[in-house]
Amino acid sequence: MDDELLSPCSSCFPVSPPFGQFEHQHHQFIEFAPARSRSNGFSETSSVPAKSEDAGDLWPAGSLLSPDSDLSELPAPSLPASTESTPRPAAKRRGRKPGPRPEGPTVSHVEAERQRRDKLNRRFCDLRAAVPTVSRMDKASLLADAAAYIAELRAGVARLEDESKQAAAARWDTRSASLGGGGGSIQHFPAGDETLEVRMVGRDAAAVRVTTAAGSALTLRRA
Amino acid sequence: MDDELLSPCSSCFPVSPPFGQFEHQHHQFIEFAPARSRSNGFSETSSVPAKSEDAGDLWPAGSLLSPDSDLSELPAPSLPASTESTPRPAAKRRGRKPGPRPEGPTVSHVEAERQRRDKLNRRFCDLRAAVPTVSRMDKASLLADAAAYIAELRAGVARLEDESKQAAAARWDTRSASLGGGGGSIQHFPAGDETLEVRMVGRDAAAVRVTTAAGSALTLRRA
DNA sequence: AGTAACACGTGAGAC
DNA sequence: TGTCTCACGTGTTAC
Repeated sequence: MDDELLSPCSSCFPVSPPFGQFEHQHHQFIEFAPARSRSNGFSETSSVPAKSEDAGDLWPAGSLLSPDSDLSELPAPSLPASTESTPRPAAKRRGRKPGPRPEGPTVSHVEAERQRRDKLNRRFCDLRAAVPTVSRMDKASLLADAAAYIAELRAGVARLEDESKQAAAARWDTRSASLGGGGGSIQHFPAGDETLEVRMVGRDAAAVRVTTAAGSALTLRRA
Repeated sequence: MDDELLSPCSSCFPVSPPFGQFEHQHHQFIEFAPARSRSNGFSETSSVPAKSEDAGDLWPAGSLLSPDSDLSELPAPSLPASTESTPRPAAKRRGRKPGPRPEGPTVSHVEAERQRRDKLNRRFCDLRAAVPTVSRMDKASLLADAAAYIAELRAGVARLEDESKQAAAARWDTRSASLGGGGGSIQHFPAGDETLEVRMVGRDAAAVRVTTAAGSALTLRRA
């Protein structure tokens, strides 16, 4: 349900249209055809502030996360060449063969390589959607920004969970004088392997901590 | 001071050795020479659990973060070809010229392209060092894992700073609007003219406030 | 003039 | 056997 196989990353990257039957006519149309216009052909990707001072070169990158993009893992949806009707009927090629291999796995190879390139470009697009701040639009800068963003996020997570742990445990730390002031106002209620600690905070508020062997829900009841 | 420009990502990626003067002898030595051995040529990158069930293909990826890797931004450190001593002394090429362009910007182009590839591979290596869990070793999987890891980190940051905000606002400041936030996490237990409010702070701590007309003792019991 | 970035096809290697 | 991934060189386009 969540991963439709249509519109994976439409108009996001070149993704090479089916590309009919001319085999090496030296790609002139198929180049600008996909999205090679190279001039700001994307709508809006995320919160990139459109830093257009130097970012003249950019790849389209328009859509959202493609659904895992693993649908291109299947061998070949439309592989036209398979030892059937040679693409060039003219020139029966009566002389020697064109090379060591007649034309077997060569024409399939370019298609596989094309699919591999498309998959990699989709992954680039996905990563670009995941990184909020991309300095420039080329792939190398995207990789660098992704690595920097990951480092920044990890630092943020470390800082946050550290200060969260400190803030959570600061009420029970005896030497932390900022909270309760005195250290003797904690009341312990040990019950078997569980303990219930209650500390008054202010006049009408109390902090309660229950510690148990296994994780158990904390339910309180007036008595 | 913190970023030396030597040893950027040594033995991390192919990075194509200087590559003397043969221009298109069809790369046979230069291929396995860098690191193309394709069989686990890296030491230890991070905490990858060596999932060797299918990951037979991997790129070296050995070192740590390269210091921004922008040292390869300079035009060309050792560009051997510049209209001086044609690379192939034999075959004086007395006939027609080899093409529309004699040999001007062609030999420089391959070097620029090589540097571009190396820079991109260094960025891949840096990103690979930043992502702790990489399922497989190919580039597409690395990009997917990086995007997934970024999403996971962002979710963790959101959760952490949310509960940090809750823990910080758990002093029951009535006028601070930031306390409510979601507003739904406070549980009220009205009992006549008294109310008991319980808010979870962290995982094993709760803040409790009881409001009553007259001062009454607060006794809690596990249920 | 000239650099930078991209997609393409192709040979090669590892499963 | 075929499939997959990669690096390479080349043509092209936009600054």
